[in-house]
Amino acid sequence: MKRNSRLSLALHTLSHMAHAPDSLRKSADIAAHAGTNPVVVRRVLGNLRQAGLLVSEAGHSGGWRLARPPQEITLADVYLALDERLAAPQIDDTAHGCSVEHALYDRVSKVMAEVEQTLIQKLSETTILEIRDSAD
Amino acid sequence: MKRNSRLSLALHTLSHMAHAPDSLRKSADIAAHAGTNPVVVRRVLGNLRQAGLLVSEAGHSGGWRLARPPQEITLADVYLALDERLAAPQIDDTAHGCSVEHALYDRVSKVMAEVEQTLIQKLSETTILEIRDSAD
DNA sequence: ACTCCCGTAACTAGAGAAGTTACGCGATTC
DNA sequence: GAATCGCGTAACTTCTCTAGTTACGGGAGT
Repeated sequence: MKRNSRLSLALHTLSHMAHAPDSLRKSADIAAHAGTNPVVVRRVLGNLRQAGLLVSEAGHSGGWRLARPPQEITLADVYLALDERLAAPQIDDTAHGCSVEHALYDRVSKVMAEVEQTLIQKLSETTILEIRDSAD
Repeated sequence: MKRNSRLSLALHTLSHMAHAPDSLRKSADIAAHAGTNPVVVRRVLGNLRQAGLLVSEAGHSGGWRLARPPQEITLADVYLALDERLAAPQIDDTAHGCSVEHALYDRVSKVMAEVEQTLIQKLSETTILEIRDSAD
């Protein structure tokens, strides 16, 4: 039970899918490999589906599949799909009109926004295909 | 009860101290201003003391004071003093010898380390004196 | 001596995330 | 067309982390 395991799970799963982009995978199998629960997998992969990275098929012999070629999916796509902003603005609700608080918030928010952009930029330089290849 | 309020508290308090670097402040007063508890204040400021940013004096009429001039204390100093690495390596203990897991970890760790350095660099460009001045 | 404030330990409380159970829906399979 | 199987989701539980709280010892002024 660890924080940010959602991103780990998502990246891990997609990187594996890059091996055989056309095969369907069941949430139960993915969960077993990742050491977690099928419902957790469906929750996380559901976000990736909304972002257009994955498609899921219902019914007998359903499952998950990449929505586009693995060389067109970057780590940044996955990060953004999960909507976990690393550089949250750290807003303080106890800002009782304190001018120092506002000055700090302005400055730190600006720095965080820049850092967030740096992170996304760096993550966008690697595709899940490259992760797959470097693992072989 | 919010995550990372420690950094907010630390920055807020030090920025206020930049107004009058020589006056002693009691943890109870600081806590009242920040809307928290004296013990919490002592815990957080204790980290800053260990990092050499603050000194505390015990006994009657004791309290807290900046250890050096406010123009020599940057936001990065405060961030580092609290030892809250924003870009934690996201290690996954369920790495059961999966090569994809390792490849991912290597790549993401590298990116995170670079982002962490970017953050520290940007934070080091602002001193608490500048925060104080921009608040006036 | 008395008082005040820091330093710390120990405990409580609450939020947040993952894990779990349960069930409906749709599609495939027979 | 009935059974099966997998996704989609809701509701609940469990675990962990952090802040908040209480309590008390020790040192430094008054």
